[in-house]
Amino acid sequence: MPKRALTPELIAATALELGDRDGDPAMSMRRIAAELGCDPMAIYRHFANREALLDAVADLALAGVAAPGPDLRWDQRLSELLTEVRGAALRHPGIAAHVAARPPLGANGRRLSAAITGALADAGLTPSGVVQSTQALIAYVAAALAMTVKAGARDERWHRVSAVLGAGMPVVGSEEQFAYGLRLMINGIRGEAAGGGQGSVHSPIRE
Amino acid sequence: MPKRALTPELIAATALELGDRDGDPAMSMRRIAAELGCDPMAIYRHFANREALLDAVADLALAGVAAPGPDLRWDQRLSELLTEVRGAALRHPGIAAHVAARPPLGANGRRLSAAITGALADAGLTPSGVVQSTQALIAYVAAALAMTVKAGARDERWHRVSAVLGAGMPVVGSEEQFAYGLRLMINGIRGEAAGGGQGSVHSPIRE
DNA sequence: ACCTGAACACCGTTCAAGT
DNA sequence: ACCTGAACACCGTTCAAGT
Repeated sequence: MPKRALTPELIAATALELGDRDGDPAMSMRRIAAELGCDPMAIYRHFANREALLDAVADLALAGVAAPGPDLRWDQRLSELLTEVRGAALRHPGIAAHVAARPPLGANGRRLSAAITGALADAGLTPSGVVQSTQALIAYVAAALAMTVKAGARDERWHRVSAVLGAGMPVVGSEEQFAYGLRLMINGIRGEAAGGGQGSVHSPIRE
Repeated sequence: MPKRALTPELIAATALELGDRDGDPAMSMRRIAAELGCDPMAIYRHFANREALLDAVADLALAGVAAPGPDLRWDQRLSELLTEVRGAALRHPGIAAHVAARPPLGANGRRLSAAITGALADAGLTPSGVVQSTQALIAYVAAALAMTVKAGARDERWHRVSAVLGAGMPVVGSEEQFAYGLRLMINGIRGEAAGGGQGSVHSPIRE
């Protein structure tokens, strides 16, 4: 097989493939290099360090996620988009934890963040509310994703949480659980947009 | 200095101290052993592996957090408790990321989880809602914590997110940002308890 | 000037050898 | 039976030596 010229794109795609196939410990500089048939140091020509490479791989994992069209209501757009982000990350189990752990600064991350802020602006939040809600939603998706990843594989510890909290309940990390929490956030945002202004931390909508 | 007898408690306390002082890469089996003046393998007498040790250390970091008294309203109890959990974790920067990354299965974690479920039960949620909301809240706190930890140190990448999302806004990982997201969740829970039952994902309280 | 790969300074964990 | 520490199989990254 002819050795293709090394590019950032090829390196990231190879790392993603390797992670999908053999799990995230397979995404070491050495093993990625071996898969590419090059010296480990050759990768450092294209990425400053492992962190930078994983940023690119994490962003690549979100490439397939499309922002929902503007014909949907803001809350539907949000829940569809974030559910798809979660799904896309889970389709790449090797990098999912990294997607959850790092800020969405890549091309796809910025594109999807912009879609979130767009939906929130349509919800009628203040500019400050838009930014803060975006960050809160990203935080929630990241955490739910991290939980799902940990609950998967053979790490049964998160399953024990379900046992501790209550029997017969939706399993930690399930899509059901994700949707529930997302609904809480969106309902909270709706309340914020409708009534509550700045200092409503302890003032309920109705007592 | 006389070498104290090795116990799980002493090992965990030493690891926590080491993490506080020199950051989380200092919490390696080898360096903890060096600090204790023992062979690295001696730790494996008391913990199955590094994961198990970090579980204990993460739980220890939450030892000082007290569950708020029952004289407060459920929503105040929640926001006080979760704010204190975040604060306690941040006081131990070495282990904060691990607190965020693992399920609250230690003694303190279970104690605090129970306090959350107690508050949510008082809010009037269904048993299933209590469990799912608990998990969603834990997810949110974990993620906000992880963001704050990453935003600190010299990882300026999360700060760039603020720049991307909008200028002059509360910084990612700030207490302000944390409180805002927490308010969203609590308001969402209030809505869930008051009106919305099972399938209200797309049915707003008011249109 | 560019690239390679040996070497450095680490890891977590296994396991054989010592007491 | 218990404990020690050498050894295994790795890391990410630096840097000197080669072309």
